[in-house]
Amino acid sequence: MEQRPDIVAVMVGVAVDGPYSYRVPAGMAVSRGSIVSVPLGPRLVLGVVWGAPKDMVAHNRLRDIAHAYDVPPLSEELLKLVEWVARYTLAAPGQVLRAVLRSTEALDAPRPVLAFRRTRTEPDKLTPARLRVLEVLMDDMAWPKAALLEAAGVSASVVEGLERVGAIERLELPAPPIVEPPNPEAAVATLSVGQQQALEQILALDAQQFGVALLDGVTGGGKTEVFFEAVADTLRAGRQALILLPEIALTNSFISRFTKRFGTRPAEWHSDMTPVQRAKVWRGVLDGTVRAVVGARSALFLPFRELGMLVLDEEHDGAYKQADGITYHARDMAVVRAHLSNARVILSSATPSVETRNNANGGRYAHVLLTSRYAEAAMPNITTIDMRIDGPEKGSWIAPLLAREVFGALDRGEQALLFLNRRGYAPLTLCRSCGHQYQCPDCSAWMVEHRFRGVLMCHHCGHEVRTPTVCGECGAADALIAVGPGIERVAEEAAARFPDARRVILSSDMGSTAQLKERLAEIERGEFDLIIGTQLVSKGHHFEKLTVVGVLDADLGLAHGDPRAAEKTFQILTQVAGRAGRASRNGKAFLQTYHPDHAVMRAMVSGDREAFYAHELAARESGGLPPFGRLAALIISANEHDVAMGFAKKLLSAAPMAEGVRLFGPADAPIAMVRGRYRVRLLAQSGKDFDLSGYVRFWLASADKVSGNLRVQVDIDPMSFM
DNA sequence: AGCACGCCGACT
DNA sequence: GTCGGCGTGCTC
Repeated sequence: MEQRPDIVAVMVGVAVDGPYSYRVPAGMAVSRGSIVSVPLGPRLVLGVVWGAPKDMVAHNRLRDIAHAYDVPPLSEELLKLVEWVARYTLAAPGQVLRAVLRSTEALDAPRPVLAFRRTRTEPDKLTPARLRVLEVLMDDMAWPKAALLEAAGVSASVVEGLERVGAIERLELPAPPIVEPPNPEAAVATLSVGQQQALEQILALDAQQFGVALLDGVTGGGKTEVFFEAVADTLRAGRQALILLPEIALTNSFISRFTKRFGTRPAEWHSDMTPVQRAKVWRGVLDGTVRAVVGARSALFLPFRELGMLVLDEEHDGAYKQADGITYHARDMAVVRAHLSNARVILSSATPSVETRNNANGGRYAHVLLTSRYAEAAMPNITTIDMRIDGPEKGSWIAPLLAREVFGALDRGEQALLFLNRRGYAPLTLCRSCGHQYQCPDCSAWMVEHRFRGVLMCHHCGHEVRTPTVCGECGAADALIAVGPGIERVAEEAAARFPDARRVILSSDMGSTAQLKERLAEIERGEFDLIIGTQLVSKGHHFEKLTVVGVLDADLGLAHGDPRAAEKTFQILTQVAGRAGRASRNGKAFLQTYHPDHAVMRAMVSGDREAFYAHELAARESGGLPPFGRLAALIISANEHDVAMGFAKKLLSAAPMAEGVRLFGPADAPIAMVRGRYRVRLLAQSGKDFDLSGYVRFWLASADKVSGNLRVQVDIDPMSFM
């Protein structure tokens, strides 16, 4: 009797609603989690066997699974994570799956290494080159071909000749692992009393259970040593560890610290890697040969099968929010993954996010305070400069008091930093004659002058024009003026005021990653006296001689009507100010502000960060904002403003009624047009215990279908309102 | 995500 | 008259 072929549901790596059904051909064995390739329309796509088919599909439409890869199946927890992220972010599960199945190279058997070994046969003819090869092979070991050629100093033909006469034989060695396993005992750190106490609090979390610790302590206070020991504990327990960094490209020093601690380089995962490196790491993570990964947020979707520890360094950092493709926050998804894996999480920061602080306050996360005897010395003395009274003269951006302090530092042979978080020379160019303002043709944003490169540039779409010499509107010559400062303009003023200082300007658009790394290293070596930089200089670098920091526009982050504006400003000001006064010198930081009475500025000056968190948490609670409520943003975009606005209004009127849900909008987004598309926003706010994702999904399903060039993007937990 | 199908503008 | 633009819809 003929047996009915097995039918399974396969999640394909394509943005479709759910899994499709496929036949399992005779002789093929698959189970939930198996990675397969299936025919979809005219081509083959990667997919994962999801389980039993849910719906009935007409038999004549079913197709066979084309190929089942010979790799371990994805773990149950990873499949659950894909479903969870899809449900939460409103992305198609297949689209989330694509974040897991990033390359096909990783799925084919790793290429064995061709090697050679001596035989007992002696060659009848011995040349000097042949002799060198045989000498290398005297140890009777199998030598990989490349290493053999190198050691003997011969070309491939010599080796091939020896093989032909039977003096050596070829064999295939298994591909070597991408990295050696980290050794938790390689260089166990000697911890300070405070660090030891912090570690003990973290290790009090059950190693086989879900648990989260907030590791809270000043930058440079020794958090890294603590979480390395926690990672070692996880490795000893035979489980894998993942350390996420917000921006891995510039963090050489972290890799070398890991290497020192664990005796070998960690496997890395970030966008700068070659596809082959990526494939090896992916494969190693899946088959368990890779035990620890240091990576960017996308490493969260690596196919760990024994994940026991996730560390998020600088957990408050905005880089953890992904906005292209699927919109997710790596911190929140890390906690979800850890929950599914019964793993521990360490969230590490000197300025924890308000969400995380709230979880720690409520006891859901262990609050591990790392106090050190350096802690007091680590934060500089902070002063505000009231721009309304003591601001700089017209046409200048550095206040007199700040200039005096910079001189002081230079005189003492110390370093000073001028910080402005704005790239380019000037944010606005206008014509004095006719009032014309240079705007991006495709975005509702000003063109930012980059004098160094001689262009006006839109920071939203990258559009560039050569800096004009006559007004494009009225034709007036010598009438264009630059309005407001960017970092290049500050550098110009610094050059005029501090001509004898060795100056360096640092901004993300001022060179390749390698060049920027080199600049940072030069600063660390003390080769510059005056650093003029954007956000780039605020992260993770130790400038020992730096004692004076000037923030030229401390209010910059407060400008937008953004629920996280105060928090983000507090975090960046703390980070930048913290650059001053390491290594027991008396550091000073100056904040140029128009709002010296703002809660953020007051907390900075008093050094009372608890006051800031208390104030911010109270404000969020009274507004029903995260973490006391939920937000979801709907961004409706179209080629014409009226189309986007019209659809948004229809969408709003079609919104289902639900207890406790408040809707706002539609309103033009702060940057109303980007890349020629008009953007209109709707905002949904709900209580904390309400399934806002589910509500928005139901809402969109019951509303009119989007057609034409209309697009609706959903951003759950939006971080900014841009 | 691709890829084909289909309906309107400017070319050999 | 056709080539080709990209909007629309489908893929087990």
